[in-house]
Amino acid sequence: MTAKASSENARDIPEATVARLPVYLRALVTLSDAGTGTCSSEELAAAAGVNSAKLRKDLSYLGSYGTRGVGYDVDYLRYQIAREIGVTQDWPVVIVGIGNLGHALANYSGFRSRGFRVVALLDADPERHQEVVAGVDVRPFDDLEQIVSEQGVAIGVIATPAVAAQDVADRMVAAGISSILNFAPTVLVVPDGVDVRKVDLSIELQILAYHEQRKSQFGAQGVTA
Amino acid sequence: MTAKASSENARDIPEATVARLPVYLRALVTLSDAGTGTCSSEELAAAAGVNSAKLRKDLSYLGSYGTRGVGYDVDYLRYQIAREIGVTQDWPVVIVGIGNLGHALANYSGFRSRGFRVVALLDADPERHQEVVAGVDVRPFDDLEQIVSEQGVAIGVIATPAVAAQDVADRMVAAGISSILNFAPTVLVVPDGVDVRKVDLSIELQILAYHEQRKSQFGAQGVTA
DNA sequence: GCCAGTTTGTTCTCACGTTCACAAACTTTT
DNA sequence: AAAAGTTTGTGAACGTGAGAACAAACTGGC
Ligand SMILES: NC(=O)c1ccc[n+]([C@@H]2O[C@H](COP(=O)([O-])OP(=O)(O)OC[C@H]3O[C@@H](n4cnc5c(N)ncnc54)[C@H](O)[C@@H]3O)[C@@H](O)[C@H]2O)c1
Ligand SMILES: NC(=O)c1ccc[n+]([C@@H]2O[C@H](COP(=O)([O-])OP(=O)(O)OC[C@H]3O[C@@H](n4cnc5c(N)ncnc54)[C@H](O)[C@@H]3O)[C@@H](O)[C@H]2O)c1
Repeated sequence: MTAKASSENARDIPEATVARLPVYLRALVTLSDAGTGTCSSEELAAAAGVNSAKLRKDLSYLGSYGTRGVGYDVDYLRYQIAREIGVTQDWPVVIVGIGNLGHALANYSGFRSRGFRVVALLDADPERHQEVVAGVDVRPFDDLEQIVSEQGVAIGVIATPAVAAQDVADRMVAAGISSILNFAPTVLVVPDGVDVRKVDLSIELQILAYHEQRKSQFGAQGVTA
Repeated sequence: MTAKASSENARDIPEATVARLPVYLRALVTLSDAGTGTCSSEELAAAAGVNSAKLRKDLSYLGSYGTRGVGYDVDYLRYQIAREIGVTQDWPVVIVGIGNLGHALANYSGFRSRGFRVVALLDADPERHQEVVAGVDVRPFDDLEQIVSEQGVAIGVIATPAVAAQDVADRMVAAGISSILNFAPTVLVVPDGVDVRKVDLSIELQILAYHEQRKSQFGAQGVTA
């Protein structure tokens, strides 16, 4: 959706593959926790919910980390994917807009275990500044620049109302943030070199509604294919 | 991601287009609220953050709703897209798992204005059953079947921990739900004819991290293309 | 050491999605 | 009424992605 392909990178991985690597990583963590030492592409593909040929092709972009006739070493592959994604160390993250959604995000423990550390919670509303969420103080939005430069933050999350989102994004970019995850239902305009990904619940539901509507047409025939 | 293409439908719209229609709809609502009566494909494309050729091709799958030399009537096109998506009437929705995230979702007002109505909040934990969130009672998970059949619910949202998600999905499907929005970080297995869409925050962040890592390599060159 | 069985890595083909470019269809000006 | 200017809808070219199929590379039994 974002991520302009740069010109001449050593191995550059297709965007569709990049989007699946985290799914494989999650599946490998589950397998590892279950004590599985080795798995075939078929098993891992089933755990990740994809076709095994697609999985093998995806992994081939990273290198040859499997053994023919045997499969993949779970922990070794897990490390290689984590390294490729860049989550062998934690990324500092700031969340802006500590309302309903911001609270849920701040309280989410899955962050930490997957390579991210929430270093700051920012909100424009002074009434929120007394609060501590999941052990982190809610601070004034104006502290953004200081926090970003002091902590070397590259990733920002926007959970403010839609009207504020573009302003927040502009300030983030000016402060040095170059990757943004946007929950506000609005299109963000950012300079080249800055990546934006959006999560829009309403859009997801509307896509489901579209297909649901089609199912109910044509009697009970539905989607059988 | 889901949505197997059925065999022989009158006009069936490419999946990539379906995913963008809600974005166009959102942009049209904004334009309409701002009092704009007519807009060109160029303007609408800018508001939606896409290429204008892509927009025109997407709209052409719905029919010929524009006028050459003039553009599109904002309210007319808005209605046509809403009708195509199926959000001219409200869809009843149940949310299962009223924890951190479930609370945020239940409190989200954007639902209502975009074609959805939260008719029930369900949780397995008896301690939650006294609670009222956004005017809706939190009820026992076992009420699922009754609510689904009484209210004709087709869409369910899963916001439980990952370990419970597959069980919840199975119960939903058995109860008659055929579209699921899953926030739990796990792969759901469902029968044909049931659509699943997933929202995974950690995956989104990991995709950003991958690109971020690449930017910091190669000195200050970065993604300039 | 050889043979049978297993599983990866990769090639090839087809389907899908994006973008360009332009004729067709409209409005406005002269 | 014709010419000039806009803007849509779409055909055609290009690029990316998915999946089948298979040779290459390994293991284990004999
Ligand atoms: N709640 C959900 O489940 C949900 C679902 C989908 C999308 N969203 C979107 O996520 C965003 C947040 O939703 P919410 O329900 O948490 O809203 P909210 O109103 O509860 O919280 C918004 C917070 O942002 C703060 N804020 C406002 N302007 C700001 C600014 N300029 N700088 C910093 N902080 C600012 C407010 O003080 C408030 O605390 C909205 O855009 C909403 O559309 C929410
Ligand atoms: N909080 C976030 O911002 C966030 C972000 C990304 C993903 N998620 C995912 O969303 C899910 C919910 O997260 P959360 O932070 O709200 O968790 P939570 O623990 O706060 O809430 C989970 C709720 O589900 C209920 N529940 C458990 N088992 C159930 C069952 N079988 N049937 C019905 N209800 C059941 C629990 O009683 C609890 O109320 C998790 O899978 C999490 O990984 C959350």
